[in-house]
Amino acid sequence: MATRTRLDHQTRQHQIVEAARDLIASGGVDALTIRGIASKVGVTEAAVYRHVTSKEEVILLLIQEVEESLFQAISRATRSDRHALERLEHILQLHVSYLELRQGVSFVVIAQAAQFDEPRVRSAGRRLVEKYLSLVAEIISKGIERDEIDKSVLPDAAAMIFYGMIQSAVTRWLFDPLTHPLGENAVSMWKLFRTSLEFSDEDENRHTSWNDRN
Amino acid sequence: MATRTRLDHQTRQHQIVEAARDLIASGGVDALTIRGIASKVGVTEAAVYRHVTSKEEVILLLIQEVEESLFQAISRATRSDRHALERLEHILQLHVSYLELRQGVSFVVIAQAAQFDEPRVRSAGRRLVEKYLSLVAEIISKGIERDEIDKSVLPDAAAMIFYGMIQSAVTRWLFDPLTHPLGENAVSMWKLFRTSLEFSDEDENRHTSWNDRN
DNA sequence: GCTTAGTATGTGAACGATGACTAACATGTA
DNA sequence: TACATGTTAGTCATCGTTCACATACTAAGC
Repeated sequence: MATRTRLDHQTRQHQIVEAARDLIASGGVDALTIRGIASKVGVTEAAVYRHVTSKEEVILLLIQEVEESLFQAISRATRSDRHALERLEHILQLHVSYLELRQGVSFVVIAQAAQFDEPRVRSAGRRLVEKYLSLVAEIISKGIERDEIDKSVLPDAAAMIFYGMIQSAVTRWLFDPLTHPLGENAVSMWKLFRTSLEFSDEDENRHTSWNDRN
Repeated sequence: MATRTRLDHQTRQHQIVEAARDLIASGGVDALTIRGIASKVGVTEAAVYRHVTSKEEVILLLIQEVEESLFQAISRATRSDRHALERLEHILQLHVSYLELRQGVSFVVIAQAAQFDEPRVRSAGRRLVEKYLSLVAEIISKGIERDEIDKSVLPDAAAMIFYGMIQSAVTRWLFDPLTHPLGENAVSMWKLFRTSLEFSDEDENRHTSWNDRN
């Protein structure tokens, strides 16, 4: 029936994206080739083009897949009604597990998209990052409303620090996974960073140094 | 005389590395080719190989150049005898200026080195990151000794957050420089992060949440 | 129910472009 | 003479992509 061939097509395309992910995971972005995809899927290069129009589309589909699976992975933490700080901590844990499972492909893909010429690839990567930051910032905003987070905290800035913690942990981890375990570094950063989100007794001596000199 | 040709050689090699940097800045890592370097320097591809043994060496020289120029750029901040928090703030400012001047090439190069097969390129990138983190961590350690920074702060974790702030700011900035100015985002993150380095009146309710659940 | 046309999917063999790199040869300067 | 530096003209591999052709399964007409 028509639906079956349709499903087969979807399946093949998914296999292609999966192969693309594996290639990047094991050999970096340079290893992402149509030839490599074809051989990993077990078909000819020409067959790959039956399910995909170009290499660019593979990259776009990969970014899309990364977006879906990442937000799927951390969704358990966002839905909860718990304290904002615990939700952030939970997101961090889930994100770390996701990165370990997928060998940091999301980081690599985003870094690559940021230097692409092609506008569609660029904006797909940009939207992924912005969506993640919005999610984190939203949790922080809610936390401020509920008096769970200090109200002097700027949600957007805090979200960027949160995302940056993951980036620096992944960078080190990609260079040397054994010496720099993703989870442990993320945990120790979080322990420190959460102190700046918690309430402080004296709130006024905070915005002093940088502004005075500019 | 011999010294002159020697100097010419050094100059050419430097021009090559400079061209490599420009190519990456304007077109990403994919734009780094021997052909591109040759045409930018104004010689033939074969001439490039008179001053460089391989493309790999170009990348190694580029990482080396990034390392030297980056630490040169922030050296003014590290030498000072000022308060540790001011030194960190100063490093951030200088690093941001450096990134803007060089169009984020250092970020791109490090991200690329992290996914390379070649062990020499990998370890060159790794050493650059580790050296930077050590420098920041060292300032924090000294700050703790001088009672300028809360003694419960782990210098290594704090250094990673510091580096992560720059990474997240650069990522956004590469995607859309106009909407996400590097300096402004860095400043607002710093304002927030420095509160977790400063002294807090109550020190004991800090290590509670994460440990309890593992 | 059997033929027949069509569509989805695959293959083999190429295409041109571009990549890194090299050998043979030229030139100026110490 | 010898070396540093450059050019011309290539080699060879690999890239993304396409074309002509094959196969199998589905849907429609008799």
